[in-house]
Amino acid sequence: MAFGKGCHLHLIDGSAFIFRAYHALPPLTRKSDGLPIGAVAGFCNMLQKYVEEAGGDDAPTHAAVIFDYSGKSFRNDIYDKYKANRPPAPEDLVPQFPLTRDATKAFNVACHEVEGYEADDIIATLAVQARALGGRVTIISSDKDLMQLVGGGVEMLDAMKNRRIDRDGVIEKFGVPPERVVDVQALAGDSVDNVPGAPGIGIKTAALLINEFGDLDALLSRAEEIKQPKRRETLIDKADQILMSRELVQLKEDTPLDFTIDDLEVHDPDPEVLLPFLAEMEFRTLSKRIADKMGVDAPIIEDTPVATGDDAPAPEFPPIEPEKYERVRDMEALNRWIALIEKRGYVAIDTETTSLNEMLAELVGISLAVIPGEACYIPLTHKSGASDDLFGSDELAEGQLPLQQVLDALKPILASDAVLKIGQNMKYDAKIFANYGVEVSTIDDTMLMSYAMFSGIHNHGMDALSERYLGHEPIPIKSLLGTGKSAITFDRVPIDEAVKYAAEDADITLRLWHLFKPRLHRERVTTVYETLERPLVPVLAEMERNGIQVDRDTLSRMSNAFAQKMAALEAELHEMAGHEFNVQSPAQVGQILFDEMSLEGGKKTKTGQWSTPADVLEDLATLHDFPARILDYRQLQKLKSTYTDALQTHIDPDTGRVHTSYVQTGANTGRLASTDPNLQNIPVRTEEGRRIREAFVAPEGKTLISLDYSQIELRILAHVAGIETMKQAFRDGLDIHAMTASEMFNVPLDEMTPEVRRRAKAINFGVIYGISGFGLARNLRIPRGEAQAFIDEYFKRYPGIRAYMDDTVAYAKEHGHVSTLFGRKIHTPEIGAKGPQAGFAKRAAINAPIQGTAADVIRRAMIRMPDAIKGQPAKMLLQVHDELLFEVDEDAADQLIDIAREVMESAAAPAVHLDIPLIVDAGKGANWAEAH
DNA sequence: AAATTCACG
DNA sequence: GACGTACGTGAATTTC
Repeated sequence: MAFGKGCHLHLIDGSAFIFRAYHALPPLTRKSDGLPIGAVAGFCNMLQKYVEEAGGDDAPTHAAVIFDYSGKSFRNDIYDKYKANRPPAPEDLVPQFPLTRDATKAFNVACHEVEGYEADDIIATLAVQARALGGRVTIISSDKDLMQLVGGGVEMLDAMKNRRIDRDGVIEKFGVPPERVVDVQALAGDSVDNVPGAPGIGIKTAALLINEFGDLDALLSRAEEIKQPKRRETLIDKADQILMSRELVQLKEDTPLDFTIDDLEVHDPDPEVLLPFLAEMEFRTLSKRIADKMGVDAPIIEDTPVATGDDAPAPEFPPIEPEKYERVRDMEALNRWIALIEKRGYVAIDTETTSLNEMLAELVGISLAVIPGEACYIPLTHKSGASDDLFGSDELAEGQLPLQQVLDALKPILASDAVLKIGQNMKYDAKIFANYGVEVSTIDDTMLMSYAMFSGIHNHGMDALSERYLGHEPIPIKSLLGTGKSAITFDRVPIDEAVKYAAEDADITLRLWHLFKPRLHRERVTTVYETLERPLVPVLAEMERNGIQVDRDTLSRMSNAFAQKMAALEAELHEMAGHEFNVQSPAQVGQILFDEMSLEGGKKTKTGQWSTPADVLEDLATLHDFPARILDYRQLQKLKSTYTDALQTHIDPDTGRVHTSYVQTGANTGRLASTDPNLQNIPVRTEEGRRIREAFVAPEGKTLISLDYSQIELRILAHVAGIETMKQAFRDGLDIHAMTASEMFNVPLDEMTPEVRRRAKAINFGVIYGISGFGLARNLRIPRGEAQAFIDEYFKRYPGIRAYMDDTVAYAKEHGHVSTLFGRKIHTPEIGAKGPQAGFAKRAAINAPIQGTAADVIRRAMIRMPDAIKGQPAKMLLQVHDELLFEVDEDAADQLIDIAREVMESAAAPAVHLDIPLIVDAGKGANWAEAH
């Protein structure tokens, strides 16, 4: 088919794909010979995903992957330093460049490069040709240099963010339409590509000038008219340099091509070509997935034994075939399964229920798997009648074993230490069984294995793990339950459908376990999994089931009081504005502040709205009452909606208590997350907010105990960075912030002022986060230079800190991860990124070992706690990162404090010896406000 | 569903 | 003088 009207050309920026793939994946090597293939693997995955998703209405009729020609381009003739400061490609990436070309051809996608030109020039030439022929073009890239091509049927697609960039998108980025982009780039230059541009002029200023004068030529010829003397001089003096820069950024639209657009027509991949290539690369998962999609047999990839010998071969699994799973209808079948499980000693298990909230959930069915490909589902309480019948019958469907009979039969297995129960998020299933009085002992959890091995690389949900490691997309739960208001509960799902879905989950979990279990050792995280993850599951399950008593009346009274104050404030604010408006809308508040009242200092968000966060309003509050009242209103609104109102809805009707849910894989660093509701962010910093904690109470005769680690992160920093003065201060029990202030500002401790101490405290905290002059300046509201001077002084006083930071970043770059003192690995795939992400990645890498070590410490304390307080009339209720909250009989409170404090303070030992003491502060009271 | 804001350590 | 910044979370609300 000749390219023309109605055709759609996709142009993929090959280099972008390669680099993205290289940085996204760990440095994989081909097993048989050690050839680095991580980038090729990622490239193939992205290409496969692209081929899959490119279908539908918007499917391309023509497509090509365009590569840069390695070596110099015509731009080096214009300017010899063009791209001269680019570092060479990483050593292990170089051999992968030709392989990515091979991969593209193997997928039967056109693949082109032209000597002496860059990929962008070829893309530009093809885009212009395609546009002239009346077709549409999508450029798959996020490179801003390509934005000059947008418009007239040409769009860009940022595949990472899945965002289309059209003419408006370009204007948002450059402040000018696509046809003026080169003018702006010529002025602004590009430090990455070494395009000089006009010194002192960035994109913002450039756009301003171009918009004022129309285009670059007009600007240069009328440069005399520019008011700012510096700018005027630059533009006059550097005119030649600017024109040359334009030549550098202007893409060639007449690149000589030895092919035509018609040659780029889309073809399906040929399995005879693609699969052998994937086999040669030894991509097991991918070739399997693609073979499945194509309906052919996956190639057999021989396992090559590796010299080290600890690299167990990946197990071979039969295909996943949901229609083959068994439905258990009678005791004979169930007993057969039980016998098989006892013989094997392990079983993958999954429960289906009526709710994600374990406290309310009722058991609907249980699935089991012992051998990959063989799984069963035991339906228990499915209702009869069609699932689409709104008034579906409440009678039980036929052919189900009685719930209690099944539980009784499974109980010995579930409670037996001799049978390992394997689950994905077993805490959920264990809590469900606990609701029926059935204890689940000895578990393994594939979600936690993934977390221990891959934290920071990807998420750990079953669907994602299945796709990634088994190349299989599980049946979506939504396909059974639907979404939104019309969603049904699992007991209304027809049993035949439920069998496929539920048994598949158990089968997948079992397969993941077979893959992950041996790999834990290879990834050197067996100890992390065994000591910090697995034993925490029953502890968290118990805490969640304990819940904490919350007094509804207290919350309700507070809500009413807040509502009254808010109504009064709202009227006052409308009065001040001179008209009614939605006080809760940042957009409208911003408009009033910065447009109507013309206050200074406003910034826009990336969507072009005025930004009105609290720190901005706080600055404005010194000038005007309006922002001050907005702040008041917002605080009340937050307290009411998120806390006093919402918490009431979370009080369990049966227990009268609030049961949060902890997500063990919630934070990459090892911290927990708390959801539904989040009880880790109950207000405490303001007096008004802190009163909400008065609603968290101990029942009659009991008292709440709060124990929290004092300065744990700073102590860990002092330890890992080896700051002797700081460590000594902690040993001596000094005020650490005052001590820092004294060292830095040469003020004796007895002359310390609160202000000086406050600054030192901000720096101490800042260091933990990977401090910057900008961040500290904003926090302390001091000039940036002053903040930078403080930081410089700090580093001078504590050179170990700078060394720690540099070493940590270097380690992350070399290994792709950082570690806590207890061996937890936090992967840092973005550490090699360019641009602003680089800063984020570095700070995250600096912070992760500190935050993560503190998280590991409290986990160890929590894991030991149940044994330590056994026999005490006490329950552990909540964890808030460095705090544990208990409920205990009043007369046993002091004893509990002694026991729990000892466990917490000694939690690092014996695995790690810290050079500083861990100190725990304790409090008790009738409610959380008093105890804290 | 994304963006904005704000609660906590 | 251009760029973008403290680290880690979850939830409610508005806006698209």
